[in-house]
Amino acid sequence: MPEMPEVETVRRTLTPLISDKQIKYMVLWYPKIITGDAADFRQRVIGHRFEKVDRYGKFLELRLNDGLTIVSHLRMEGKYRLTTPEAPKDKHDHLEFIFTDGTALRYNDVRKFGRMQLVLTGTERATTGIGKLGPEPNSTEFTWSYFWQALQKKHKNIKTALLDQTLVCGLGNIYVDEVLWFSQIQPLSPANKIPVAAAKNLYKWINVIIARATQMRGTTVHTYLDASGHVGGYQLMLHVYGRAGEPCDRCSHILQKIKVEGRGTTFCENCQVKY
DNA sequence: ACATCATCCTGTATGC
DNA sequence: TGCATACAGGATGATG
Repeated sequence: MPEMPEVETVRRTLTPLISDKQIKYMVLWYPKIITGDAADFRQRVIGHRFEKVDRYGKFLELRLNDGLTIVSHLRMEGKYRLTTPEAPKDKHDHLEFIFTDGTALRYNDVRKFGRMQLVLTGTERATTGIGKLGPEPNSTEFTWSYFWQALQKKHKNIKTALLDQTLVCGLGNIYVDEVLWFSQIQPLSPANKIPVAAAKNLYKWINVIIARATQMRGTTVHTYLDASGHVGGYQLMLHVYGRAGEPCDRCSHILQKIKVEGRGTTFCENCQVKY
């Protein structure tokens, strides 16, 4: 499932594949991928050129000329790949931009959870889910004092709080479990009960793990591939996610798996402290 | 204003 | 073996 390191890797690999390419036509096999009027989306993007790709949190912003932006969220399994219009359609190909140079960009999504929305560049925060996002890890807005004060307002457990994209954005189920393991904080600890020293540690690991995973081009646990078709590398460095029943890398206690508000959560009950 | 919950999907894994 | 059910999960809109 793409989280911020994976989406950033997609951004980097997608950019050279589509930059300066002009959309000649668009094929939409599964219209529900589009938020809003799908026919209007298609009519408005034809003739435009991709300029670059930006990202905020887990949202991609595909910039077209003349002030248009396609905001794209991959959710669980969305993928882009460059192909040709003649290539046979995969069962899960849902949309295709056909370029004037004879290539085509396809969007493939097994679970059909991903969404695309066409907006005027600069209005993303007012018109899409980007508007609700908190600061990104490693950004100038994500300061220690912001994080500490935000934690004091959260009465729910820290696992749920970190998945809530309004506190800090970009972390999903994998990285939240990893960050909590490094921080030695038990996932059910109430966010506002975490002592200042432990919270400071947590703040550090959020930044470090997201940076490390980005450097490793993300994590491939099920089906994630970047836009050039490559797997990530961070799955080799996972300590808890997907490792329930195995011994903890720090204390050898067998890792536990529980459900926290519907999300599978793996942790070490021995060395992660419940506050 | 806040928190919680169902919903969207389909492939894979498990149970009987 | 085959069928049914559970599970995976991010964001969103509905409900409390």
